[in-house]
Amino acid sequence: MERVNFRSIEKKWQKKFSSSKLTNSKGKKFYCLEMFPYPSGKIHMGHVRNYTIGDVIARFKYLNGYNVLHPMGWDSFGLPAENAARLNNLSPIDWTNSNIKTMKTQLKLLGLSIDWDLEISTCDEDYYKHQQSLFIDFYNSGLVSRKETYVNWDPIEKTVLANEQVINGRGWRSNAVVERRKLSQWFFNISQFSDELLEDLEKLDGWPQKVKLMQKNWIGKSYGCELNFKIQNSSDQIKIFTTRPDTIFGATFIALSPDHFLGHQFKNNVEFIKFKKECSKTGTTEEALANADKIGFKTNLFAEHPFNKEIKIPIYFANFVLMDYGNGAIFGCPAHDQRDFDFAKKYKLPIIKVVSDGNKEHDKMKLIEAYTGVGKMINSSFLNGLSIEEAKIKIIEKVKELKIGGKKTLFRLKDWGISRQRYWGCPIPMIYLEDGSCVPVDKKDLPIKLPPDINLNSPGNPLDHHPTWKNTKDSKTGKPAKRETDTLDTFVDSSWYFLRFCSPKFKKEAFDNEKVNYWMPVDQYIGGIEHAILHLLYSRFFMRAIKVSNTNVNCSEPFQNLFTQGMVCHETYKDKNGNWLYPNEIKKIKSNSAIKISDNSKVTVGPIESMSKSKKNTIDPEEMIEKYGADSVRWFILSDSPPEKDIQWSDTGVAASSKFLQKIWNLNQVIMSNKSKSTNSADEKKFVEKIDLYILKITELINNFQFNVAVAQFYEIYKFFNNHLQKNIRKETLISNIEKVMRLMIPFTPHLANECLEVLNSKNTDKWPKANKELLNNLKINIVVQVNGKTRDVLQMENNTTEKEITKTVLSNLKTSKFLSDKKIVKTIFVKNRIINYILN
RNA sequence: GCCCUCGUGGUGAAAUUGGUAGACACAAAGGACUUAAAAUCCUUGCCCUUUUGGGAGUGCCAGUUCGAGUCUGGCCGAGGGCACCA
Repeated sequence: MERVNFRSIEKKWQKKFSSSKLTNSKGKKFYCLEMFPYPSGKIHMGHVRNYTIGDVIARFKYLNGYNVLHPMGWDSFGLPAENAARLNNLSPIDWTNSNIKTMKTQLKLLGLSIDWDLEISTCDEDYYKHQQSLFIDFYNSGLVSRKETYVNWDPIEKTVLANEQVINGRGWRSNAVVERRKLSQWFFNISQFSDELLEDLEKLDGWPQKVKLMQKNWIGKSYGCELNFKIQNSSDQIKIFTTRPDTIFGATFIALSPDHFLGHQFKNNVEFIKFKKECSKTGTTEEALANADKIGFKTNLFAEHPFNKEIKIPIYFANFVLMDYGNGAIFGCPAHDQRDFDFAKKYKLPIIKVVSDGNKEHDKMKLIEAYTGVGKMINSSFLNGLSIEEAKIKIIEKVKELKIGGKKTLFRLKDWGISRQRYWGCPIPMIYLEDGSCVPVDKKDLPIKLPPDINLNSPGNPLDHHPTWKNTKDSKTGKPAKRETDTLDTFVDSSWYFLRFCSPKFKKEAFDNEKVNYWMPVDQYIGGIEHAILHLLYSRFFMRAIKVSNTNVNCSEPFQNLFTQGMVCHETYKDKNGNWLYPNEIKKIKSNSAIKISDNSKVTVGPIESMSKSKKNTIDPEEMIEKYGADSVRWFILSDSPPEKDIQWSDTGVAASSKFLQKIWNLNQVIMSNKSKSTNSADEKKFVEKIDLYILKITELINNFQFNVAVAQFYEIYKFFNNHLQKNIRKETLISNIEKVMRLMIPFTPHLANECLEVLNSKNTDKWPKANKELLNNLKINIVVQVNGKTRDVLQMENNTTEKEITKTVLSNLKTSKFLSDKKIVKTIFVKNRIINYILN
């Protein structure tokens, strides 16, 4: 039999795919989008998985009559281009574009149904011009602000570092100790939408619960009480926020953030300056903060207890109080908050219990840690005896009466800092005038282009160092002005690309409203879980921000359905010197031992981890496609593991996939060369019914993203066909049914399926097969027969067989009757078309 | 520390959503074909029984139910998110 040459049929079909679109002009729209890649150089298995899943959905929807939008583009601004440029003495744009070229060719090898006419790249002027325009719209709508904020400052590179660039408190490249430094930065006022972003999560039925929960926690809404403490012998007040106002009588100190305005009073105090310096040494990373020791600075100030003027509360500055949450001030109740407890221990402050767990003995004992559980109030004046919840309500009432505060809702979500001191990003379209004011660039002057001649080798902000770039003129007055030299965070680029895809060539504006209103929201978005919070939240913000200035846009949630796929993993290998080895440098001996090919030395087989360049446990998709064909790679990556879970790459697995696809090809050949047989209509009817069942099942499985189970159905179908080749089934019937099966395979293995369909002379290569549902109503049904809950037999019965008839059969059947004879049936449980259960004593 | 998710053969997993546990695949062992190998195909997979068959069994312990992988409570373990957020 002729073996199929996957490589040659794939080439043939890829040519056709590249010019065909998934357009059904009469169909309902379906926007299928996968997270677009960063053009890092070559595609990796993670891309293969992401885009294969997307392709299955896009093709499946198209075959079912939908009008499908399936675009692809490049998230092409970002730091790696600058680093690569610096290392290889290239320009970032050349490096980026050459990577795009390579990766595009590679993606095409996968046989994806992408409409490349819609391709966009965020580093193109055609793209970032519109981004600058959107920025100006946001600015004019009051959604942009300029604020001072703390950043990770690398004193050698003279630049701001992202949190992930700070390793153990040091700059990742310079190795300098990173400082906390205050810098004026641009912000998108995402916190204006905190409540909306939180509440609308509930409408997102098509999102994984996990992602919604992560966003919810990130937004972090909390209810509490704001209240003012009067400072003794001063007109100043301290406004604090607390979620535990009930513990007010346990307050033994007040702690202020080192950046609190009261600090001005101590600006000449040597000890305070020293303390502040100590605090600024800790970076801004979560890790650094969490591991930091609690330190404080005791002032000579005291606050009055709001409910008992006799009580004087000492005021401290403390490093664990954050300036950008609440008001940068807290009252410390050491007995019922662990941080306050730690602080009180260190500075020997009193610890007063105000919540009792109900055990009188405990009330007298010294605490060894803060008690944060439930209980009744004690030592709390008018609150005594109340529960925590009752006490909270009462205190808030009192605070309102005294006009010193009230109920308050707070969000953890902070505004989105978008300034980056980088070259390879979208320039922020703002200019500084001679009078010191800052205004947006006139829209007709857009795009503000990046200068091609840039020196990336000196530290600091490259655009700022450019000899001429920042010099410009105010278009209104003609007076000289200076450009903003910061560029935008690359998360901005990916916060609206899905809108651009609706009209990627539209010149006038960022997008054509009509097109956006037709295609948006994205019906299925597919990508990695690592973007669960930031990218998705920012995109949700963008959609809302756009609606503020563009009232013609209807959509406010960009992604109707979200699917987050798992990672691709592989074993790791180390040689005898502890160096990582690539899988193709080793030879497996057994499942847990291997040798290095070059010198036969022993290799340590390590744990299975997600593929990463640093651990060298990567498999090159192009090599795999070369060896096994794209369909085999696609087939393998969809088999075995559910798509939301991590998958383990295995050589034997992909080889087996390839063999199976070869068998499918062979099956088609055998059927075509089959000799027609006389029919047995009963056999044939059963055969067709079974195929119809498979059509229904596979359809449902794809709708549920259970691709691994769908793949298993095809293995069964293959066996099923093989078993029926020798039976009395006409050749036409075999052909018409294998044709249906090949149509079912199009989304999974588009090249092979189309090739087979061509051989079968199919006229329906753009339609999903239909199952005859009426036939299925007459199918025989498996009835499980149980005695005392134990399965004793499975009967094949007609649809809707009655309990009486089944019992008759059961009693006449030796296999089951032996369990029932001479015994009294106490009770019978009967579920139609499912089960019958006889209960004996 | 707080929050969430998940524990099923040697492995990846499936299970009509409370109704035949282990579909399908990988790996392993045995066999068929072959002079041989490769390729291909078949069988097996816990315990008792020669077979027919019977029994146990979805991390552990209890509960609800005619019936629990699935529901409830507790424990143990793994993974993830957040984290001086007051």
